[in-house]
Amino acid sequence: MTKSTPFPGRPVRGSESGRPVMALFDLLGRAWAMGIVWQLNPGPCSFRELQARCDGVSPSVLNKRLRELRETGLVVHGDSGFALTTLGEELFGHLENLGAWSKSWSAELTGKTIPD
Amino acid sequence: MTKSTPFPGRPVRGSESGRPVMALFDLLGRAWAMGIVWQLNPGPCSFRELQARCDGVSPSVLNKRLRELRETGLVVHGDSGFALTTLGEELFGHLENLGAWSKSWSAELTGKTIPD
DNA sequence: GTTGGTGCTACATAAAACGTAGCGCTATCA
DNA sequence: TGATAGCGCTACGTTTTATGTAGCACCAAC
Repeated sequence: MTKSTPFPGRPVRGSESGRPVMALFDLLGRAWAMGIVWQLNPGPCSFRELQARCDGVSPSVLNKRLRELRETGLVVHGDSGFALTTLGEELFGHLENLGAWSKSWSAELTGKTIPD
Repeated sequence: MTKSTPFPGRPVRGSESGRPVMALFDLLGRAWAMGIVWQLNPGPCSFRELQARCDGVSPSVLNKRLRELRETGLVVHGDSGFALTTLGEELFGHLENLGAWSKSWSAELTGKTIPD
């Protein structure tokens, strides 16, 4: 386990409590973390394909995020490439809700509908 | 509007699309963003009180996040201090779901129940 | 043995976060 | 009038994180 990977039961970014929700917020509150889960949902893919799905995110960041997501049981690296685990798919469900809500948020903010 | 504030319709961290969900992920994918919304839910409070609720987060980061959250319609600064808007409360609802899920995630990962 | 694909790693630069100190403002009360 | 306390920040030096580009080591196919 990498030292800096947020993990329930461990102190995380500023919060010593180790509360699961704080570990999750720290894990997801990093560049590209939610985006990677989002882009993995259509199906498993290779490192480079995932990089492309994520608008060319740099390999160093992608690699770091993937390691964290694997260490926290959300992503696996199997035969068909990187894929969401069952837990990862559960998380995606919540992100999907956020994605749906973001449309009304956007509409309320800008007064117009912005396409996906 | 601050230049670096993620906003639907604008290019954000790596994604030129401007899709609302990407703006939201960029907004929330920053240190303490979700934690601040979380800690504001119990009720409005002052800057310093919020800083305390957030385990002593540094004022520079807190100020930056609050500006972003205000610019994106999630937080207001009113008579009773900083507070969630209606939109902010909607967002909190989703974070609450994430918070609930984080317990099963944590249990699955560690094999034990970690208290809030 | 060269080509193409895999998952990365190295390195220099830029941006973000951290932690501490303290400023300018207002209200309160002596 | 001056002192105190609380407010929302801002400045600044240090550390951490992210960005962007190059390319390595490995493997399989041809």
